[in-house]
Amino acid sequence: MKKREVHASVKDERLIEKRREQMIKGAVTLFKEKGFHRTTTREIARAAGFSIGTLYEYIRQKEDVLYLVCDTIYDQVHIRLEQDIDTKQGTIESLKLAIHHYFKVVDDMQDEVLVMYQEAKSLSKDALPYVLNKENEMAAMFKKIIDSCVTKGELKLSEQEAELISHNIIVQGQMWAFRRWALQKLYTIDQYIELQTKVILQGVVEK
Amino acid sequence: MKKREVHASVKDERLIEKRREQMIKGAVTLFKEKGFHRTTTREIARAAGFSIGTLYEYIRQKEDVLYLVCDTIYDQVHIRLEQDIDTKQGTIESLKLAIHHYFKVVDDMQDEVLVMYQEAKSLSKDALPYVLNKENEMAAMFKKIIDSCVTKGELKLSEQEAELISHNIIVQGQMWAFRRWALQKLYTIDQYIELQTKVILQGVVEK
Amino acid sequence: MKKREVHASVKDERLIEKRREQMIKGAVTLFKEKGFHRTTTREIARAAGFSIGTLYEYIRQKEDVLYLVCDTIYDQVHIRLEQDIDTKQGTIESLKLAIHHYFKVVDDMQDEVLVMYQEAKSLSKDALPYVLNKENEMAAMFKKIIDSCVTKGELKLSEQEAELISHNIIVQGQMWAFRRWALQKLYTIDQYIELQTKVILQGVVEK
Amino acid sequence: MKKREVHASVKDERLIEKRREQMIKGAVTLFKEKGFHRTTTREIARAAGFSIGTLYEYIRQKEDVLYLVCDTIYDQVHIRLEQDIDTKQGTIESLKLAIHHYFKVVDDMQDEVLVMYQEAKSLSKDALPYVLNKENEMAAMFKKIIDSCVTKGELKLSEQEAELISHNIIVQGQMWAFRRWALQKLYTIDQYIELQTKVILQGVVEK
DNA sequence: AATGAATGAGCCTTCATTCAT
DNA sequence: TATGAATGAAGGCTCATTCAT
Repeated sequence: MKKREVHASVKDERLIEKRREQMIKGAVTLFKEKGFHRTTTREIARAAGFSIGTLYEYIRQKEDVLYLVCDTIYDQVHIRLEQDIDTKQGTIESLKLAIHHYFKVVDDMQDEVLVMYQEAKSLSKDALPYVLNKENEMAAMFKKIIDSCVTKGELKLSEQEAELISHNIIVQGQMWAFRRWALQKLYTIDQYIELQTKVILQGVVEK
Repeated sequence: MKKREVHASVKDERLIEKRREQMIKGAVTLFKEKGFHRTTTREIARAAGFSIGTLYEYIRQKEDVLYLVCDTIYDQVHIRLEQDIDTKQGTIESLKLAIHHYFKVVDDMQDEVLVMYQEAKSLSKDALPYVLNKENEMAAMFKKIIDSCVTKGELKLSEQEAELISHNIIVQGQMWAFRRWALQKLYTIDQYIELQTKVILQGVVEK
Repeated sequence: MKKREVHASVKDERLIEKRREQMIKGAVTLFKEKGFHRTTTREIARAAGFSIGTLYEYIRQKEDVLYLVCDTIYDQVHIRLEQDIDTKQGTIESLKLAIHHYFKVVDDMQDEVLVMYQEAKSLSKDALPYVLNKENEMAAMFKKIIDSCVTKGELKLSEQEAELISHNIIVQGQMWAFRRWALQKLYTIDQYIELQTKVILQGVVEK
Repeated sequence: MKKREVHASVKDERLIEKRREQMIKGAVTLFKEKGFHRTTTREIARAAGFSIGTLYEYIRQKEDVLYLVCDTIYDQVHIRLEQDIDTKQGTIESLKLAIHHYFKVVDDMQDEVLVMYQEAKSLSKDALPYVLNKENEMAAMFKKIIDSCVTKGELKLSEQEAELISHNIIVQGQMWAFRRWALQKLYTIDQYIELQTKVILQGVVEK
């Protein structure tokens, strides 16, 4: 799926990147605090360190900020996972590692994950599919790892089960952020990872 | 936790109940369609079948509608579960049945669950804890069932694991609603229930 | 000037009088506290001890309440002055006594005077002249007393001066209410009466 | 007493001054015609020559307009008096002149004085003391003049009498505006000044 | 006569967006 | 490129008034 372009009046690509970075950073903080709808464009501009006029040189509408935020967060998660995860190895150990890495990324980017989680639905009918696609890609990544394990005979799972477990892993990661009010009272991130990993793999691992 | 009272100017309790029902029904449809923030109070009134003035005879602020919606949805889920679920039996079968019932309720009330899921965060600092508490209660319900199973020796789980699995069950039910765009293409609700049940219980059941 | 009629749906004249009395009493308190515009009809009804529906059985519009309040206050002041004041005696002593009585009435009815003073301007173009006329009548009363004194040779004043002093007396009475924040810190009502009387009469009294 | 700041979103101080001037001018006309409460913010904006959005760039709430109006009127009266009045000379002539100037200012600014007189009470508990203080300052000005005369032996008055007469002068000036419906039929401003001056000073001037 | 639920015009205020400088 | 003053549509909410019971 092609990246949605967000229109900018300014030509200098370097500048665009820089300004958008400022913008997104400020926006994440604000969205986390008050949500997308309760945040004003002026606040975003101020948090980004420039004027409302300048903000609109780099976006067309307020919603573009939300899109950029969501897009960036996914990209960051993706990048961090791609660096560390080997989808083709096909060992239980590599799956465990992947889960571990993913959960750690969620923990590191809690605010961002939460924002994306809670605000993505405010995206227009136009931008939403693009973001949902990213979600799918992430599940697909775990699906690939699991498939490798199944192929290698390390796991015994039907196609449908494999698919389901991929989604479960993604959601159980996000859970750490969006149910923090309950979970983070009960476990440290490491305990959470250990327990979830155990629960996920118990019974499906070929002895 | 005591129920938060939403102020009404009208005195007739019967009427209040009736009007609020209309209100909530209309609001759920609208919130699902456009979210809480994009829905106007006028739209809520119209959808409920009365004027804006009348709406405000039954609430104090727009947020009250959201609170009533969330509160009602939880109550409905609760009521339906309480009817069908036996928390003290302590058999694997009763746990399976509980999961089955809960997932079915989520399936029946998809729109409501989705709305609550996506909009609850817009509740004020005042009302949010009350709603989160309801979430906790639901997890606690499954925790109780699992504990019964552990006591009876049907399941082999540490305290922490039992807690985690309760949360997983709750979230995996909600997933059916909030990841419908992915899951409902892959499975029917019955398949989903069967697979999740298998995945949840695999390995933890004492043979 | 003929009394403006305020329409009532109810026929029983006794009841009308009783209900309006309740209404006015409540309204004065409220108007004093928050002014006419910030007071709602519901509040007036509640303060009067009946429902909003009943209120509208005895008036046609909110403004009628204000009119009734103003009208009543003037009537009360008038009645109290008429009892005690002799306009034809023509002695300095009787003028002093009249001033004394008037100022005492203002002191007794401070809240009412204040309300009338501050809110009368909110009367419609229709009702205002009627109230202004009452003001004029009060000034005319003092004018008559002063004229008697002039005729008897007790005071030495031109027509224009007599007229002016009448108005001054009226306003200096009202001052006690509407500048209470300053005057009532400086004087007791008796001191105020004594001083104003002295200041008013000094130099105009024929030795 | 420090000047209450009215918040403006616009930064250019010059512009603020200009816009507020427009705003106040329009508001005075409207308030005089229909009172503060019956005037809408849209009307104020239109009368000022800009949009409702712009109006709110220069104030925070409707009440701010009223405050600015009152504040400005007092300032204008003050400025005009300070130019022309000498509080330390201590002659009867200087007192007469001061009265003359003050009454003339009231005559010139009738609409403004009336508005302030009738609407000031609608100010919030927060702003009211500030305005009352201005009233006090004006009375204090006349008090100073009178004290100078007493010191020089031109007037024979007790402290309390001096205080009272100051207040009388202030109110008798305002009377010209708020009892215009009666007084301006009877006298020209010059007659009014002459007569009031005579009445005020008669008997208190040391022969 | 009394009640109070229903109505909707209209108010104050916010805020995304534009555009002249 | 950057700024920020100007705009006005639109939203939340109030409250005088009506009318069926």
